[in-house]
Amino acid sequence: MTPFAKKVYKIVSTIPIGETRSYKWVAIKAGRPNAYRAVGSILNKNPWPVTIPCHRVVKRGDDLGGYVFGVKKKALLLIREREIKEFLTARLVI
DNA sequence: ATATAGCGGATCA
DNA sequence: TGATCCGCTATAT
Repeated sequence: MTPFAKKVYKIVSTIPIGETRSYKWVAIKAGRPNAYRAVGSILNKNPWPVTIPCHRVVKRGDDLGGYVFGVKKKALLLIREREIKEFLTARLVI
């Protein structure tokens, strides 16, 4: 566990539900704009596969990139997160 | 210490 | 779109 990895995990876990960021974005936030490849490397072998929302980190644009459990699951997860976000956002009116 | 792989990204044809 | 290089970390040898 390197300091860079720690930063990556922290940053990734701050990404809001239903939103996505690019690997490059994370790399920049982690202080290594050119280490975007490393971000994937780290996320791939992350110690907390479910706790860390690595599915919110995408390649770029509409390209999801890769995912341990398959890109399809990644896409589904993102869709579900968008749904649950609406659910959580809904106001409860008396 | 060196080599290789990996959930990326940019460039070139 | 496909081929190719770049750059960084983790892991294997």
